[in-house]
Amino acid sequence: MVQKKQITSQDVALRAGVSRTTVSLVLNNKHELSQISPKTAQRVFRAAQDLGYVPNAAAQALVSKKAGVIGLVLSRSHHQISSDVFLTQVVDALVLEAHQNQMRVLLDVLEDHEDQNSYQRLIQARQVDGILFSGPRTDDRALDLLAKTDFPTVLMGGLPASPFYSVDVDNIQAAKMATQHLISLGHRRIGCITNATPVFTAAADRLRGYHLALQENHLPIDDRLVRFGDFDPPSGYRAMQGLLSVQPNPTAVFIASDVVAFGAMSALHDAGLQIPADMAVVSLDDVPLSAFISPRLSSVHLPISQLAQAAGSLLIDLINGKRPTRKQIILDTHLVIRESCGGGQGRNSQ
Amino acid sequence: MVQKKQITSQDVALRAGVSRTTVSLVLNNKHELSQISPKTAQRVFRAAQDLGYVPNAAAQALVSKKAGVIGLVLSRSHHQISSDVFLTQVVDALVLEAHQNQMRVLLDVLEDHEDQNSYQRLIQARQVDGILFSGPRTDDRALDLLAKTDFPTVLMGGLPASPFYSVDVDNIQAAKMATQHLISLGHRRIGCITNATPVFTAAADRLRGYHLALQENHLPIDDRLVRFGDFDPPSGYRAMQGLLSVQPNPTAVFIASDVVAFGAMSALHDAGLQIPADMAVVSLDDVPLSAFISPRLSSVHLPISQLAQAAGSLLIDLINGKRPTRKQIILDTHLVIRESCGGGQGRNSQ
DNA sequence: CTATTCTAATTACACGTGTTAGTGACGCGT
DNA sequence: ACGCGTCACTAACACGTGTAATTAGAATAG
Repeated sequence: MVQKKQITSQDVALRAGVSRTTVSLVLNNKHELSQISPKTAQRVFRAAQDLGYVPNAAAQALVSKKAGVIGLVLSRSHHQISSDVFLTQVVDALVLEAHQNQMRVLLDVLEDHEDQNSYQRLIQARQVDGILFSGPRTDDRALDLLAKTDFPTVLMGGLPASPFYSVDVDNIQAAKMATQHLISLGHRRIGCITNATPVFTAAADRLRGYHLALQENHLPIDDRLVRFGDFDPPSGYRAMQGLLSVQPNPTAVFIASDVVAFGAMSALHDAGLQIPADMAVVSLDDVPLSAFISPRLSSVHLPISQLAQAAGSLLIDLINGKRPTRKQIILDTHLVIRESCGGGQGRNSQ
Repeated sequence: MVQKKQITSQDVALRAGVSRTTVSLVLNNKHELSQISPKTAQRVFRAAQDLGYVPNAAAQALVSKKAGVIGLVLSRSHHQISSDVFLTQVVDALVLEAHQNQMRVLLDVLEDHEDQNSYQRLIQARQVDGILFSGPRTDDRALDLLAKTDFPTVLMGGLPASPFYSVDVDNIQAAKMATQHLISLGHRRIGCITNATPVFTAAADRLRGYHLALQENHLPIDDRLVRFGDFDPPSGYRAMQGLLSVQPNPTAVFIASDVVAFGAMSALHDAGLQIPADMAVVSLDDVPLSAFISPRLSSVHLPISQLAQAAGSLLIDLINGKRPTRKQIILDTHLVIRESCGGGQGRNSQ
């Protein structure tokens, strides 16, 4: 652990034959506003270059009160996070956005059992300048406290009537669109498997969208045809088994998440049922893999990269003191029709 | 942006009626070694509690020369990262390990085009105490420089003959195991689709394992039966199309990555071929989803969570100044037999 | 009664940076 | 000669914390 001696701005100053202040001014490009001769500036640049000087992050953060770091907080349980197919895209988009503003991304996971002040620590220790909160739960008490401090915060996956800035899709509309597609194909008895328990806003909204589509088409609502998934394929498998135990079977099903749908499709396969002949399936999320399973999954596309990018951009604006008027950003979704609901030529079931 | 006034240790000291030093000693549990009366300690604890005091991270980092942060650096291109199914599990395991040592995780992505000193900045700015490097490439020059500074570094996915600590599986052995399975099922003409170009160590090793298995069984090596994938399903789709253009077709194929295999299986499906009847498929990685597609994918299981946990633990040891004797940790893999290679009862192809 | 040890704190410095206020030096008009 | 402004830079403080060195007081020993 023979750490190389840290190179300070003092070293650079010495080598350039100027004071430390001058070094700071030049390196932060304040030398044009201030009056520093081009010659001196060049000397400083050279010296810094030669010594490979990199300013100490902690010292900078301490004095400037900016950590230069944005926090990505995932509010998820263990099994939930490991089946999150979107994380990579979120991370990718966010890091890109951060880099463009000379910032870094700090990642934190909020387990169920862990105490809630985990991310409050992050904030109060001034370790991050802002927080991007993914997958907030309605029962998160700590968020209420956070709301009062007006710390730069953006939610991905909105919370209803919350005072936060948020970025999301219209989950109700998206679910309605998917269900409507099944109806227009002639299906009358349509099941639903949620992506999670309704504690999660997105899950409740998607279920609501399913209900609305049925109502608008004057179809009866049968609670036995609604099953609750839990983020991962196994939960979808079980939910579909439950659905198949209801007689008569539905002829189609809306599954509120691709990953859950994978499990459900596996259950259909094991039961010897054909998709879409025996059961049409439409889903929501449109994960990259969905185009590569058989049958190819029809799904409502969620623009996850754009969501993450918008969220990151919004958060950085907040950090820089801007106050965008629009508190909520809602991005569009669209249905991607593939094979799992039957041909576009229209199929008259029943 | 009316930021609440930062609560400093001075405030706590004032409220407890002691000096700032005493506060520091008590809160860092040095008050038993030092001589602080239990009464005073209690007063300090109370005061800190009441004020909701959280020490400033930057100040602590500055003086203690420990950032309390470990860096997870992903060396990947854009399209590669967004099809990385393992990231979630790595993140999950790493964050857990970090939390247990009161540390945080900072995430950085190294794009191809970006300049290499991106993570050198991280180090020299003392923003992280150690680095976990995932997916290092043999042509990364910056790593060579890093090797000389003996900065706490751990590689996930080893680099051959590198001076770094590393955590990995035996890719050669794993690929051999998968291929051997096909051979023992009676297959003689076996194709291979790699997970990536051989610039990546893991890809080269897996290809080598495939070759070794053929050699040991005195099977001929046909270069036309080897195709190169590129991390994502589309590349697998194309590779499989290429493979199917070779006459006679192979009766089985070893695909060096599940995600690539998904694309390849889709190509088989589109070509009207049955798995495993017309083509047996075995893969490597055993992503969680593999058990839920049809046919269920037989795959060599990669213990990714354990890898990440071991890597994190090793890195933290390094940060704490320990020098483990064993430079490389190799974890075991095992073949998970499902449906994609045909029944375990043995199938005599040809 | 004084010298020594022990207790329970505190004073003062260091960490590396950004920034405000200030300081000579110099030209220039009157 | 003198005031005035501009130029080019620097001295000094602030940020909030950890810790080595130090002190004041009390207890104990000789």
